[in-house]
Amino acid sequence: MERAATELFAARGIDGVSIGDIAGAAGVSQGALYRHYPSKEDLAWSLFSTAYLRTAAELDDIRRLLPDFSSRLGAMVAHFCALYDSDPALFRFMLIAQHGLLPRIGAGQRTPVDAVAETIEDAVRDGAIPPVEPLAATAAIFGIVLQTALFHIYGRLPGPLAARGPSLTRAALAAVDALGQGETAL
Amino acid sequence: MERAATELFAARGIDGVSIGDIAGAAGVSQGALYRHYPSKEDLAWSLFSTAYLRTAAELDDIRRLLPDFSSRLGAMVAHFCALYDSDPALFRFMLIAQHGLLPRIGAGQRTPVDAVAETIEDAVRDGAIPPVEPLAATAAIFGIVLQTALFHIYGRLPGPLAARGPSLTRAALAAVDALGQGETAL
Amino acid sequence: MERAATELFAARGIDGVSIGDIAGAAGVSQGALYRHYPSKEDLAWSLFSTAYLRTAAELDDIRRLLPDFSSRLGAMVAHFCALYDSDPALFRFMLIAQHGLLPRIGAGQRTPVDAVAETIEDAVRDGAIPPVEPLAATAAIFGIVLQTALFHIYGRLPGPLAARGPSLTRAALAAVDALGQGETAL
Amino acid sequence: MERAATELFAARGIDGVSIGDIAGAAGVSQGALYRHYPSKEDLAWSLFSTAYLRTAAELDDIRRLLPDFSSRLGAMVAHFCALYDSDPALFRFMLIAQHGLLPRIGAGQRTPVDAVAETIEDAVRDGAIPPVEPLAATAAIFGIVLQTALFHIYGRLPGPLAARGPSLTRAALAAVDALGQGETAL
DNA sequence: AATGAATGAGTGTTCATTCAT
DNA sequence: GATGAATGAACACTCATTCAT
Repeated sequence: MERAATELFAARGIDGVSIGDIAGAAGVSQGALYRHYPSKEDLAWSLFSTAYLRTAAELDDIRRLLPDFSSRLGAMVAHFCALYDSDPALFRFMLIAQHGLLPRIGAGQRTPVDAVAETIEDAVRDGAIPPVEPLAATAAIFGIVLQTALFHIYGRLPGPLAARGPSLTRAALAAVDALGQGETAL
Repeated sequence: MERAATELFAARGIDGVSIGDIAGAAGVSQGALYRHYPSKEDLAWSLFSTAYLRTAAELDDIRRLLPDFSSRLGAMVAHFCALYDSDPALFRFMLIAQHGLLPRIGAGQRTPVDAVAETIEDAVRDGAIPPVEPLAATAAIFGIVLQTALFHIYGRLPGPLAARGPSLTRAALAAVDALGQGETAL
Repeated sequence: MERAATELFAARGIDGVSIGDIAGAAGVSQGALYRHYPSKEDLAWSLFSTAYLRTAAELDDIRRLLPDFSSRLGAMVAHFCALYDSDPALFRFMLIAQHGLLPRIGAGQRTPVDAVAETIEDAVRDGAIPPVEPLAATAAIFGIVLQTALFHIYGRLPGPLAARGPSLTRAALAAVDALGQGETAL
Repeated sequence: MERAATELFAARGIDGVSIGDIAGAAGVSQGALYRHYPSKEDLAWSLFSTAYLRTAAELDDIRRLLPDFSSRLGAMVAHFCALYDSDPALFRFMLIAQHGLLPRIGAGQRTPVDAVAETIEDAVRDGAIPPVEPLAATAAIFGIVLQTALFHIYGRLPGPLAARGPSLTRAALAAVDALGQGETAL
């Protein structure tokens, strides 16, 4: 059921999918869906927030377990690539759903953005990278990875994303470094 | 009317806005909308494709008018920043609408992606940057710029985006370079 | 279970209460309700007709046991007051449910209306009251008592209804008498 | 449309009637109903409160225009009889709907109960009737009239209700008087 | 050209009822 | 006997679209 919903949402957007579509694809009745989720909106929110918050926790694990910035960044980028390769539908759903659902993430919740931004702060503090606005660097990192995934979704880039992990990591490192170069100049 | 539609679409998504909402915000009757656009979908498509194709033409202009890669890239990044600053609603609408409407762009149409990708190809051919998969580099560039805009939309980054133009350009250059470093290693 | 159903029906009307509400309030499963009543409608009907027919029997008892009209009427009014005071929810349920369920009372069934109407006929025959249309007098008696109960339900009248028994009896007697005065004039 | 809704509500209760039923009976589409009333509940409430508040105003007119208690009471009773005879469906709807909708009447709104209760207060003040709890007397008056109407609805009383106006007025007067006799005894 | 009332298909949701466990 | 998951037929309501005026 969650699988059917994720794939339909990824393909046609949340509003483009009816409860009947999901029920049909999952092979259950419409009413049965309401035993598990009190509304369609709750279903979408549950799918989104579960994956979003789990990803945040996994990035935090990486930050906790690995010692230096470049290994952390490499592991984080590789993690996103693996997520994409293992479940492109979920990944696409996340990219689509964020526009409507991100604002609903509570202020106190820990997000992937927090995990990466704090990893940047660590690196600046340790001198691994020049001083940089953490969220600006975070945006660059996310942008490089997610836009590459998006190009893959649209068929503009071939092959598994994991194969691109090392080069994406290098690009992210270089971008963050370059952002820092500018900031020092100030 | 186009203004009202753009802002509502940007705020609530295409499916989250009814014809009545747009008519009300534009101060016209619902029926009047159908004199200009045969359907809601056509209205959204018209707004999207107009801006999308115009942006492609503007990027092509930059490529035609400027001689070398780094000035071209700087102008392109600055152009996106200016687009965002001058009309954040339209920018947000583009980011949202692409998931549903991009596939409708005909194969023969010229897109911003084409313009940037060919600018990359030029640079590789001229030796300005190491050999790199053009679409991979394009993804990195778009990612850095668009994700930064997205962070700005969500209130995570302050100030006009134009002020970030130079640093985004540096980051994009560095990222593209780094992608190339990897590719040479192959 | 009957208790839970009665109170919910009284508070929100039969259609305003779901089987799930009743099951939840009674602390049993929904399915368990169907072991006792074949349908929600049967449950409501059972609650209603049981109380309705029992009241008819009790009024018949009063008529059988007491000798004269004024003592019978006093006892009947007092009986309604006691019913109300002892179980306002059931009383309210009866008032609400009659609109939908009264027509289902079979023609042969003995109702509270029959009991009071025949008491009126007795009184006319005995000369205790002037000739009067029995059902018109019955309507007046029921109206005085039930509307007073309704005002109590809506919080417009304080105190136990039983305290009002004597005055309601006097009012009912006077009303019946007055109806008869008119009829004689014919 | 209002006619169709009133008659269906009177016959089957508000919850027993679907929007489709009303639309079908009125010969319009379901959607068209929503141009006039924002919800089914609003439709029912509008029908109820309009008639309820108009009746209150008409009773207030009677109180204002007629000088003494017995003429006022006679006119009020006759007014109810005329209402019933002219539109039994509306009358029945009012009797049914009050259980769910009366609590929604705002505390500041003027109701038929207010009009009658103040007429009673006038009469007590003028010495036209013995001292009596105004709302208790009001309950008796409403009960006599409304229950008679109800018996008529159920087919237990024949003829137009207007023909019963004088006898109902006598009964109401006598009941109020009798209630007062009791109160003096206190 | 513009209006706004009307349409009717479609949506999310509820709920009485059934039935395998 | 009791449970609670599942069903499927409603239901209230929305909305893109049409069209007479």
